[in-house]
Amino acid sequence: MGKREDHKAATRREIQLATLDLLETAGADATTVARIAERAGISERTFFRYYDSKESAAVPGQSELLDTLLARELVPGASPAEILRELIDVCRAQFAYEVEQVEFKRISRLLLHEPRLLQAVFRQEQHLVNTLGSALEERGLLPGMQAQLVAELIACTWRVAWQCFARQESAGRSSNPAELFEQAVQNLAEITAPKAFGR
Amino acid sequence: MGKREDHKAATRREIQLATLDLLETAGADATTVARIAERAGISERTFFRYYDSKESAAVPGQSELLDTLLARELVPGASPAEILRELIDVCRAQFAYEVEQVEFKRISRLLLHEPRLLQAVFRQEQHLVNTLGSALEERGLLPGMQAQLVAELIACTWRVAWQCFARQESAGRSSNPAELFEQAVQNLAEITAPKAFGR
DNA sequence: GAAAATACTGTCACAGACTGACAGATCTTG
DNA sequence: CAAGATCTGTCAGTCTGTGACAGTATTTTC
Repeated sequence: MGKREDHKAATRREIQLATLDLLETAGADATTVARIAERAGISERTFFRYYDSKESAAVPGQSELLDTLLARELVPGASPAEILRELIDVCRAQFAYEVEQVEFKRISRLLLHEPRLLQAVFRQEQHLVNTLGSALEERGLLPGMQAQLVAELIACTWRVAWQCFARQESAGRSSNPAELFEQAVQNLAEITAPKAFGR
Repeated sequence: MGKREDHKAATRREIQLATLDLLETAGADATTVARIAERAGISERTFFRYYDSKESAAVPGQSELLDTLLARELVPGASPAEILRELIDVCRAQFAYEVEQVEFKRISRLLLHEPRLLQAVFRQEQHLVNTLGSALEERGLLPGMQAQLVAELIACTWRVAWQCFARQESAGRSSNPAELFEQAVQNLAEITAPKAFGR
């Protein structure tokens, strides 16, 4: 409902775009909150009412992924492996979707060269891991450590797939995202295969 | 070579201790660089010649672990699983060692309640993962994605073990660190077991 | 449709994090 | 001990991030 919501969403978007533009054209050092605000047509003070730092204005939230993961109904009796498998399936779909978004490649390119931005992504991931881990535990699906581990493995797989994708993109080779994600999952299963790894 | 090195090491240590003291007694908000510097008997400017932020003055570096991991000789023909296993063994030993250090519990307690400090730890871990991943790839031990994945799994296991340890400590129950780490490794192998997880 | 409650924004003021430049003190080396 | 390298403090400055307040726009209520 309403004019207010629309305006907020528009401002939020303006800020994000202004930030990306500046990062690309002027570089990370020259991208100050003052210049972002100016370009977005708002005051510096208002910027901080939308984002708590310029880094978080540049990187996308992972709230969609998190919501999708939390929405997945899981049967109480399932083994950790089964739960991980289900959740990985959710990620696979989401990854293929997000990778096609307009801003995705722009942001990826920036992230590869700006450690400070990467930090903001990790902050998002930390939140996702914590929330998901706690949810798995509180719903009685998994005991503490396993819940934590499953959540970490989700984030881990996502990160590896993303990083490979971003690197290949920046090297010119464009690759099939779904296939890449699948490969990450396969490797994960192989590397930790009990016959060679466990005891 | 002598006096200068000693003095630097001493100052570095003083800063770290001053930071921990302040964090514990005054809380994170009241812990400013100015107060740390004052307590350590140095100028504010000098603080930044030792640490690049107050967060990194509080959290320990992971350079020891990284060095140990990099020093491990690995046979070129080994499978990813074997390599992971070898490196995990290194971690197991290091974990049992570090957990006994004097500052470890103090820092752990702080980390559980101060997200900003936790961020500094992740920065360290990111560095470890990157360096280790690159090393594994450059030495021709593993192809890119697998190298990355192995490095991530190392960090992931470490993090989970540490977090469980810290939580149990803060809840009063003191637990055997080696056993806890072992349990994390076991769970990792189990959760990703191909029979239930792979296809 | 006006008035009251609510939400958004800009201006101002400020504390804290960090950095470059320079000068003086301290250590190392031949 | 003298020359050179290294460390430190002072100063001055930019940038981030936040609280307080007043004015404006929107929604709600009657």
